[in-house]
Amino acid sequence: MDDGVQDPLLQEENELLKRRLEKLQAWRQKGIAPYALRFDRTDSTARLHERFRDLPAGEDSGYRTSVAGRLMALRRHGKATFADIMDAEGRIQILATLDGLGDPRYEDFLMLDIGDFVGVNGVVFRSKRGELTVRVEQFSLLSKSLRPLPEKWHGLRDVELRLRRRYLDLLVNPETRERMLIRSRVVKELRRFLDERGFLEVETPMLHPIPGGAAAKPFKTYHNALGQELYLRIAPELYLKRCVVGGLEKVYELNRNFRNEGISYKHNPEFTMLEFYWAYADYNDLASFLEDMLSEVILKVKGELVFPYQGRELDFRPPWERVRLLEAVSEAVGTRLGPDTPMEDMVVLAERHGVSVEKGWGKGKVIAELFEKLVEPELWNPTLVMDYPKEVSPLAREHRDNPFLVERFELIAAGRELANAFSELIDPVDQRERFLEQLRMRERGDEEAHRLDHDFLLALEYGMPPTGGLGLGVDRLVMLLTDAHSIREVILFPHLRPEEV
RNA sequence: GCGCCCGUAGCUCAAUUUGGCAGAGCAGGGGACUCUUAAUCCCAAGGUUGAAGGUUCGAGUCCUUCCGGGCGCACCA
Repeated sequence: MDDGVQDPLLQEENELLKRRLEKLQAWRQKGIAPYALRFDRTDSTARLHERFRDLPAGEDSGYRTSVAGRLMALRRHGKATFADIMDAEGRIQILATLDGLGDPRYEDFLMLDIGDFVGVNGVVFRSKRGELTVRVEQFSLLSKSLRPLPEKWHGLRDVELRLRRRYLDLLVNPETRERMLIRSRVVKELRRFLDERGFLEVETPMLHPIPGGAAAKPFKTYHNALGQELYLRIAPELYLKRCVVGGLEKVYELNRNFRNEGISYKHNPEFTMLEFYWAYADYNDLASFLEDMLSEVILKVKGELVFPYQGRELDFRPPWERVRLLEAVSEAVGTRLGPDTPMEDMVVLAERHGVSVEKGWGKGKVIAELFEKLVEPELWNPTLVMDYPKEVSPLAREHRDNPFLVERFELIAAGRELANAFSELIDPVDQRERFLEQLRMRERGDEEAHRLDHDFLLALEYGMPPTGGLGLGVDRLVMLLTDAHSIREVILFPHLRPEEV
């Protein structure tokens, strides 16, 4: 070991690590491979608990099982040792005794550390104290653990450690595991709902030459061979619409979007969106579809539509409340607002409510800002906010009754946006004009204004059927269903700054 | 990006108010113990107090800068 190349693990001072490395060697010296290839299990821990639920205390089942898992606790009593092993579904107690294992093997058993993976064969019984237990007749070390697990009683509390070493968080904090299971079920149920209704899941590019479909700052990257700048997508919208042009009448994509913006309890740089497009439907169809979809998914996942979130009750029972954005904002400011309201009045009103109007903003933008500032945070139970200003919705179709507005709604719950939907703008001439307007906003310095996408316009020019499209923030939905305050709690590996200095 | 708060043993926390020997539980080591389950009992060990600098006879504690995190605001979904 003094020839220059040294195992960095051995360099570490930590006493606990050293001891375990020594044990690793001791296993090898005994001729036991500390990292096994495989193990035949007959049962999971949950299956055993289920099967022997009624076995009385002190009784032997006569059933010989083989289970495997991670050693989570050790209670040594001299010539008998209790231990708990944990698998994906739960834990079970095992009992190793000198009588049962014989002299050298019992000594081996005592060499196990908490954290090691073991496979165990033996008969299932219920202990005098009523704990279902496997009496160890044979065991194998399946994988040696070299580092101590977090504290058995308090678990891992430190938020930074929980996020940086999420595997430990998952191991010792059942709430974390439960959140991730719920997330998985939500995603599965969303897909199932759409699949059952004839929607086709598609995968569109993550690398976009022109980032489009949303107002957001993109991440920039570079393709070496092509010498081309590319952007991580901020939304799949424009590609999904191309699919509809191509005759895929019902499509969806459930995957990541990337936005180069601030990180907060509601924002991660990469987040999961469901977007679907439905030919021949308008935003009214989407609103009832969304009600059906979410109430079914929530019911399947949580078993109820009324549940607590951050100490308050959330009621997702349909029909959800519907308000018109103009009316909600008008009520909030105490003055009837609309396209006829003079801009000067609107500026005064906005400033009075803490919204500073920037150059280039039109009436629609001011109203949208007022909504976000005054109304959105106050909406607790799910509310469909209908009819947004055209100015802030360059991809949505003009409202059938009001040219100042578009046929767009957002679903707001717990004071935040959950979903955004509209009757899609399918008129290529109108779309081109809207893009040009966005371009003028970009030139005035609005970094988040949409960019002109000629290829997308080309697709529209071939003809796109009337279509309704909807985007749903999956992370945010999961936050509500898992009572998570922060988006980081529902993302396995949220973005953190690098640890090393 | 700005403001406030936090960082002590592998983990969970004391000691910071008012500067005066850095302590416990769990985990780990040695010993006792064949139905325990946060096992119990005895013994010993474990620290660059996030990093660097400063004030002071003396700094975990006070000051400055930096790193990381949390919360709030701003931006956004």
